[in-house]
Amino acid sequence: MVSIISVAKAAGVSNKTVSRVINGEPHVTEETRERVEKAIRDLGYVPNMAARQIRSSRSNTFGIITDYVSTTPYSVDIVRGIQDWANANGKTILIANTVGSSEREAKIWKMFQSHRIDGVLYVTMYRRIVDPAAGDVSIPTVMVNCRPQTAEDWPSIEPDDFQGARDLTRHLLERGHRKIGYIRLNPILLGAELRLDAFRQTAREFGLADSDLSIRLGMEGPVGAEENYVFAAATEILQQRDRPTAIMSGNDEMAIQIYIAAMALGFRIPQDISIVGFDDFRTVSMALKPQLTTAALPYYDLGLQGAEWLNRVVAGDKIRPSRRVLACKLIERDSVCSV
Amino acid sequence: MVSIISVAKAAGVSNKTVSRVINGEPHVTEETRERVEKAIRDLGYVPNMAARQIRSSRSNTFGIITDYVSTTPYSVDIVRGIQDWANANGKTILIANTVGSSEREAKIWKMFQSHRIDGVLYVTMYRRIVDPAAGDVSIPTVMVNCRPQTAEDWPSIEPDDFQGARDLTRHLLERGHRKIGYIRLNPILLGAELRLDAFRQTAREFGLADSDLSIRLGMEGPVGAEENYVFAAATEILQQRDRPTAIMSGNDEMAIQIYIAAMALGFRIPQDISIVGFDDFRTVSMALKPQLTTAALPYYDLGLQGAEWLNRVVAGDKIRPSRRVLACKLIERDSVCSV
DNA sequence: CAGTTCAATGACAACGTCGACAATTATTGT
DNA sequence: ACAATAATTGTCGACGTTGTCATTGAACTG
Repeated sequence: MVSIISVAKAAGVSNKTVSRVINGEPHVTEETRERVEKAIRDLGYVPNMAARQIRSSRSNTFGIITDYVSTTPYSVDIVRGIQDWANANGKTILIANTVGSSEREAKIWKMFQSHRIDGVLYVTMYRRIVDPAAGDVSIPTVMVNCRPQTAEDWPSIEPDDFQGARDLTRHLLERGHRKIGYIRLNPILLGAELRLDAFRQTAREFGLADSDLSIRLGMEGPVGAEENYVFAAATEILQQRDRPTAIMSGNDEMAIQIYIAAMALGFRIPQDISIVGFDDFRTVSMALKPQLTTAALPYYDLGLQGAEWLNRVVAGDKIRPSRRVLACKLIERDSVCSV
Repeated sequence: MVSIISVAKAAGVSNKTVSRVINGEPHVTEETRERVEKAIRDLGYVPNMAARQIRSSRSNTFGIITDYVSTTPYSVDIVRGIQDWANANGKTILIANTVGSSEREAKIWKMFQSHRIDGVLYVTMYRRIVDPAAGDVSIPTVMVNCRPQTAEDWPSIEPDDFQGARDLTRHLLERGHRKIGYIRLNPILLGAELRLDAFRQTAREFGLADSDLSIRLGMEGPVGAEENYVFAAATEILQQRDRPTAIMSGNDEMAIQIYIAAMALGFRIPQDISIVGFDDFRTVSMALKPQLTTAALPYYDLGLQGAEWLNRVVAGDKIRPSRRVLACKLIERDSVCSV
């Protein structure tokens, strides 16, 4: 393999001078620099990261540890955000999935250590309170889309489910809806409670009574093997005598079944029934007809800002661990109309 | 950082002996081995991959280079398959996305080289004929979900779109459907033509005339900004006097709109109209009601086998570049009935 | 013009690991 | 008991880089 030494020989300079050129250090004549650069090009030399790392004991690598994220369609955008940041800042990214196994997680931390990772982004697919097995290790860590048991442990960055659900609810209320159905997310997901709370609270603020709200459970059970009641729940809600004029869905995916339930009963969307989702999982929200009004989870920015934050922590910025929250933007499409 | 030397000191042996223990080499007394292992545990020593790599000039790392894969919900399973294989075989994975930019792609190859990657898995999101800018580099490469311009360049592994579409068509024909609609995938995708050809050919084999087939374009235009005609096409097909009893969808996502179009016209699925998808994109195929019968793209296995194959190439197995094809399994759910 | 400063370059060591080989000790055969 | 053999352990150098310090020579100061 062509090394810095071969380049030095070819350019007739010392290896240190080549090193200076590569790293853009000063104290190199323009003429020497050009000679070296030519040699680099001619030989196709590319610096060896491993050697660099060993010398500087900095790997310039971040690790992403996830439960299912990169294996799941939903939140790949988090990973994309991280990758984009890393790419723009000359960092390398190592990704590994625990698949929920803590044995596997321990192995991953070992692997990260053996690569002398500078920092870790701990990402979960479903927003949750987690307790990374990182205990025994002290690699700087930022939690993305989840939150540590005790707020002091690590910095965390999450979507603002509450605000998203509030905005969505307001959106409906401001358009005159006074009877609203709500089909709940699987309660084991942290976002589920937040979204429901926001819905309830906002409805109350607008003077709605509890009896104006038809709240039903849409799913429950362990992730990946949940019971699905969405279709039945939507059908039931829509058949009530004094039926709601709008239904909020726990997420976009569940909205598919609400659409189908509504249509099976002969309702037109949105004329007869308005529907809103959550997540802006575009494969669904844009494939539905009419396209779904929803709140966009800021996944990409979660990743981007998480990486940036981690970088600051790694660089030694003494930021005390804190929770940061990113807004969910309301995406107005065609599934809501005024009454 | 704790190195092999600190361990050696702690255990009262030479660093070479520690190295032997770490790598499970013979010629170490059981007693010494234990002493060393204790020291390793006490000090929390983890071998330094970078050092290992410069010593052995083998990085044990594979690179994944993709267009949009890891940024897109569809084919993350490919990545998961690769990761699982890598994990089981002690390899490290580096992922990078070109996002379609060839400038970016060039940078990625450089990055891979600087990490002294052993081999590259070239993965595309949409099956296509590609021509990696790898030309100037000679890193062993296996193409996954795509195919090189000239078959001799690199080995490739792809899903068998033709077989999948054939099986799906047969499934309908065997259930007595004699008038079938087909809503086409965006023609810029390689799979589009294969699937359509299989549909046409199989229908002909069963004695159907061209007039029994209602073939419509569902989407066209550049990926990410395509025109969507699915709903209109489905509506039109279903309003024909002698309408089809079944519709094949270019993929699962498009099937959403077919469902909605059918329901809007008052058809029940599958009693009045059978529908099949393609891909088995479970977020959609299982969320639909009734659940969608479809053909599963073997993404996970594509990744797994691609990685395994690459490993053999890297190890020096003189396999001449060839195309390998993996079957798409028919997934029978509830959206089809006999007529 | 002597003395000082500074830019350009190089020599060398060290990072952590492991392969080649040497040295030491234990075991075996006669 | 003594050489021959085998098992165990150690020494040293090299991988590719860059940090530290040294050297050279030219430009500047007064």
